[in-house]
Amino acid sequence: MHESLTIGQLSARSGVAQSALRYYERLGLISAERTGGNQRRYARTELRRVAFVRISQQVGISLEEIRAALDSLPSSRAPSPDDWAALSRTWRERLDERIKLLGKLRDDLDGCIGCGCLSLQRCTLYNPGDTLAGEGPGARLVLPRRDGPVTPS
Amino acid sequence: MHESLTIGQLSARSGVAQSALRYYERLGLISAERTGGNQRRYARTELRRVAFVRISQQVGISLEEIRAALDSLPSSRAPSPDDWAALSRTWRERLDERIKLLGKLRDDLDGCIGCGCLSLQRCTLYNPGDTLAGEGPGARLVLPRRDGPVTPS
DNA sequence: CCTTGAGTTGAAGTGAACTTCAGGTTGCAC
DNA sequence: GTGCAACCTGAAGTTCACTTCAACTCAAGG
Repeated sequence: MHESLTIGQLSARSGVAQSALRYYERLGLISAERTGGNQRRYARTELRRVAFVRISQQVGISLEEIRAALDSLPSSRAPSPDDWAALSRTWRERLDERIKLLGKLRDDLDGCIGCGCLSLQRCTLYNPGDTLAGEGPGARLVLPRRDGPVTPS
Repeated sequence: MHESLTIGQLSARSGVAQSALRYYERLGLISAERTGGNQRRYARTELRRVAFVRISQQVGISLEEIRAALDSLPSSRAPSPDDWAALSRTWRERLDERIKLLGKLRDDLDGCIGCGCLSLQRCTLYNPGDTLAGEGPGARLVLPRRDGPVTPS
């Protein structure tokens, strides 16, 4: 019980639904050993991976990008705190960019509230050019969906 | 040519694809008169509505919520700048909240980079409780998708 | 009149991130 | 050894915000 976690335990501890965990596994974000009876047993280090995934999602990173980032972790040795720190640092920039963008939006919105214009031409508000374009459809919200540690059924 | 806009013109001026404009109409976000030959003719005021929609999306509001907001505009008289300003102000709070949340995420991320922990238990980072929970699946990214004034075909 | 570009429709497809479901298997406590 | 919660799988469904498609009509210039 100290060695590894069942999917139910990992779900409870991480607050991520079991179905999501299986989904993450299919995408190669996390992995698990199997028991003789084919049930998943997660190493405790997977908790950290799940945490990283959820945090990254809040930064606005897609699962595919997260997978790529996680792939850059050393696979030979167990990732050290420094490895995680380095990985997290790469999101820092994205987060800053996003915050700056929203700040600009707020300022512009204030300006527009002042004049009530909402003019597409004059406002810097509506300027599709300089956004860090989230490619294609399906880029996701910064906020996590609320699903909690549901153990359905 | 000064009275009303065709869908092509509205698309060009707003930077929103024609298909999206028709979609918005189905959702009740915008509306149009029709010519004898059943073609849409948009009043110039629709430009402002489209602007409001896109700006609101950047704030992270769903189309359904935007529709509800637009429905609160006076339908008898033409919406005044003040009406638009009031409407925009309601998003201000959301935007602030979102910015604050991301700021917190950044600070926490810095803290975690420091210690490399990414601990679900200790970090304030991973705290599903206090988010302004984007209900259900499908809440969307703050960033607009880049589609530009495409006039396909 | 004819062509051509712009417009129309409803239905179906897309992509991300999941969830749900049906039907079956495991693990553990009693 | 039996009962039952917890687990397994693949396939299909869901939501949002669109886009794409096919098949058609309209408007305007030559």
